[in-house]
Order: sequence, then C-alpha cells, then structure tokens
Amino acid sequence: MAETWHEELRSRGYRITPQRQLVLEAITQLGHATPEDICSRVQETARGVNISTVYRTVELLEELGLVSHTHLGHGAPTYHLASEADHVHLVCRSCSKVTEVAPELVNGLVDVLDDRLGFATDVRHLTVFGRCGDCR
Amino acid sequence: MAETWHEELRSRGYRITPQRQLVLEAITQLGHATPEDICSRVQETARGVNISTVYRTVELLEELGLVSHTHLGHGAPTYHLASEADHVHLVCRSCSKVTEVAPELVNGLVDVLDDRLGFATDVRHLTVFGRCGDCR
DNA sequence: CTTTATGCAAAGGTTTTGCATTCCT
DNA sequence: AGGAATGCAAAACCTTTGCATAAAG
Repeated sequence: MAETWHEELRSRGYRITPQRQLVLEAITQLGHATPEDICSRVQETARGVNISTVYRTVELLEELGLVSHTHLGHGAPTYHLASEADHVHLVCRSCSKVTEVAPELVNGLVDVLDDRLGFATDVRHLTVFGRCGDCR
Repeated sequence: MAETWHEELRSRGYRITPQRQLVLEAITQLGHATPEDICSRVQETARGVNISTVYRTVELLEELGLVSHTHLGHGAPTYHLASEADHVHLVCRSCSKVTEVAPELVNGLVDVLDDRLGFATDVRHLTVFGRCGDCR
C-alpha cells in the first residue's frame, strides 16, 4: 500500500516514526478506538508506545486529515480512519450499540442548515443518540 | 410556580433538600451550565453546594426528566432544563459559538432514521458540529 | 549535527466513591 | 428514630505538559 501520507508528513516538517506508523495501524485495525485502546493494541504487537505519544499522534493525524474522532459515550473519544469515517454514528442509549449509517441519510439536515443558516455541518463528527430498533 | 417535581421526588422515595432546589434554580437561570458553573452560581447566592452533590443532583434530575445534558465541547457537559431543551445545538468549530435551532429542522432526519432503521432519535441531546455562517 | 519526537513523571481538570455527619420525613 | 443526602477528602479517570534523552533527516 502506498504510504502517501509520508510525503504529507515530510512536507510539513514532521517526521516518520515507528510510533506514528503503529498508531495509524492500530486505528486502522480497531475501527473505533479510544487512546487507551490504541495504546493497548500497540503494546501487543511491539515494544509499545507511550500513552502521551498516542495523544500527540492522534492529534497530529487528525490535523493531517487522516483520522477523525467522535464521542460515542461519556468517556474517551474514539478515533477512526477518515477514509472510513464517511458515516454517521447512531448510539443506542439502552444497549449502547453503535450503528454506522450512510451520510446520505443526513443530507436533508445538512442542506437545511446550510440554506437557512449558512452552517456547514461536519457530518463525520455527527453522532445521534437515541434508542435502536431492538430496544423499543 | 408549582413545584410539581416535589411530588415526583417524594413518590420515588427521594427527599426534597435545599441543595436540590438550588441546583435546579441555577440550571434554570444559567441555561447551559456545566457542573462547575452550577456550583459557582449556587455559591454566590447561598452557603454553597458541594461539587459532588452537584454531580449527584444533576444525575438525579436527569433521571427524573427535569434536565438533560449535551456535550458542546471537549470539556464538561452542559445541563439545561428539559422543558427548555427543545432545540438542537449547533457548535462552530471555528469560533465556538453555540446556536440553538428549532427541532423541526431535524424532523427530516428523525423520520428517516425511524422509517429505515426504527431508530428513535433523542433530539434534545443532538449537537451538530461544523462551521457557522460567520466563519465561512 | 540539528531539530523533532519520545518516554517518563508530574500536574491539571473532571468525575466518582467511601464514610462520618447532617437533616428530611 | 430511621433512612437518605451532604460534605469532605481521597481516588479514579482522562489529558496535557516540561524536560531530559533518543532518533529521524
């Protein structure tokens, strides 16, 4: 796989390090991962990455547009690949199940907010809380 | 003003205390308030309510359906009266401005999620992040 | 060799918890 | 009186920061 983001990093004066690669791999594999999740996962496969490095790295990766985060519950945020982030999260208050739905479903909302208020919605960060079909 | 919630409290075996009344008053006055905000506000007018009591109280008031909370930023959640919570929050990533919009604007989304997935959206908790008109 | 990145440990902010005391009912 | 609620302090989380050391370019 092409590591195009390496160019991106270098061009901005950042460096390519094993830790950064490991964090990105962990996020890729885990899907939705908290900083702690990422840290644990990396621990398994290599000598580990310090939790503060994880925080610094996810911030960097987010700035580069490679990952994005959302808040699925009360605790830590979860990170996922931006390329796979093209969906909206539904979180069930009752069973805590997280469902991903196509962003098209919120097109109506996005258009309304844009037309009436000039507000540009960040769809990838959108999380809708409620009750899922199974819990009603 | 009728203190109908007093009945509700008693019938569930809970007690009416000055602290609980003060917290509810503070939320009423402040609109969107973090636990810390609530604590400070109460401090001003009375002998004060301990922060842990604030936490315990907002949890209780939320369980009773009197208040609800939402996450407007990275930090602490904000609480507001459920009776005034009938709106959706828009948060600007750029200037951090919070706008409240009528829940009707999201009716389309609510209907789609219900029809296609049987998902019942909690509109009052909904917060949409993005960029406001002024910042585009 | 220069500069950035990491690890560690400490600090900062937020929330929870245990327990003795207070105070509704 | 009896049980629930509060205050306090400590602990538990989550995240950030300063600084010495390691490592990328």
